[in-house]
Amino acid sequence: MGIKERKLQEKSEMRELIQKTAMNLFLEKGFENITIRHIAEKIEYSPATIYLYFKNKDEILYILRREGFEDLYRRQKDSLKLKDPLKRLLKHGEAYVSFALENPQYYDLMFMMRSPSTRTKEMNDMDIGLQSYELLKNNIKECMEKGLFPGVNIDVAAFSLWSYVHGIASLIIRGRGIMFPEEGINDMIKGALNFLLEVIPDKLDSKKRSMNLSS
Amino acid sequence: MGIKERKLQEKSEMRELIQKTAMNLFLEKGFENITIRHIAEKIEYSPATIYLYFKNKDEILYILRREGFEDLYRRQKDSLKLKDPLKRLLKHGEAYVSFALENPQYYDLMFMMRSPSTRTKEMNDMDIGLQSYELLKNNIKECMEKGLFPGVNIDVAAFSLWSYVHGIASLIIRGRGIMFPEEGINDMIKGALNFLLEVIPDKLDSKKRSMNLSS
DNA sequence: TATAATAAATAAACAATGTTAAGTAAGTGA
DNA sequence: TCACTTACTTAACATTGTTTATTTATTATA
Repeated sequence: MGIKERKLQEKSEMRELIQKTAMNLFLEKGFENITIRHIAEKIEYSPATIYLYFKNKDEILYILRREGFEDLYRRQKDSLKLKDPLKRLLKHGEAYVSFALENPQYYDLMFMMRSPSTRTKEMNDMDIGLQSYELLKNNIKECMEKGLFPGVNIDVAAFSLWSYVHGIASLIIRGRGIMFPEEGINDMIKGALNFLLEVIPDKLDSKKRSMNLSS
Repeated sequence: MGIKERKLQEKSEMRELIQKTAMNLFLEKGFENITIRHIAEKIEYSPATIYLYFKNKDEILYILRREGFEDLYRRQKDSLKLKDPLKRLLKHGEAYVSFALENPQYYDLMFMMRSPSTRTKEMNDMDIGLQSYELLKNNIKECMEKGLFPGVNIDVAAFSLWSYVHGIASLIIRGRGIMFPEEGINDMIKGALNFLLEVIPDKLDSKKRSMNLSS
């Protein structure tokens, strides 16, 4: 039965088309300005058609969010290449922030937007976000094994560091970076990431201060 | 002409009634679930009446946001009572986070929500948010005068610390605190605020580690 | 006090939104 | 050819923010 398969293929192609079109429109005009009718118009189908492929608007958001989580995870895995745990941790943070700033709409969707009502979907989100979190925890653990963050609970450390990079990213995405006229945004970010580093006690070697943060 | 004044009084009373009712509904059901018609129904006027007192829905949000900024500033000024600059800075952060967590809807409105289209209003926001930011900068400056944060640009330091507390607050408000089963949220927050402290090099006295963070 | 002018409130409509139910057209299997 | 399933659309629904025209109440003037 090759027909059944072709039908399935077409079905998933259509889903992808809708998804991709939706994201392009979102990136272009921002989420709240895009309606089901806009998407429908763009792909030249009727609005109702979209509901044959997605339960509702939230499901489209959910799919895109998942995509974002996957992309973020991919980037963060790059940090694993570095052997020095502190450098790796820094790279991890850099990857996080640069993902956020290069894909502000995705980041918004993933971490800033109030999630829509549905609860079952939420849970899945958590699961996929969790692998990024585990990566972070592993990085931290290795730092601890080298004597960094003495006496700190690992979950506290993870949450703290996550808070830090999330704070940087989300403030800038919401335009709060304007508060600083003197410095460019990029310098501010580099400075902020370095700030924590500057402030970390000299438990390891002391090359830190000269470490370069360019992504 | 006592009548003119009474009219004005009535007008502003009505504005306040709408404002207060709106906020109560928001606190109760969340922003996105409250409509102009809901507010109108609650105060037993027609929806159109609200437009005699507010330009549009965004203006109501704007007023509430301003209220929030004022409240936050008030709380943060409390930190000025402390003489030790590091303790004061910590208190400042505590005030910020506890404001956020005790008034998550306000905090959302002020720092997390994507701002509505209007631009002129935005600017005013900035002005009022700016005084909180200046307070932070002053605290940091005094810390620096005592040798803390050596070699760090003051704006970078301010942005970094702000990012940190904002990250903590906004992650928790968006329910990302669930990631940690072992610890209670409150312990996590205290831990996070302490984290930075633990990590700050011993440039000042060394009472830090035993410092209590209870608000 | 009667009437004109002003202010306050409303009813009714508008266009846009997400979503659904009923209907149509096309493709698939016998 | 004829039933049946699939893909799609049309048209409607209720709800949203907002505006226009109209009515009701209040104040000022004669």
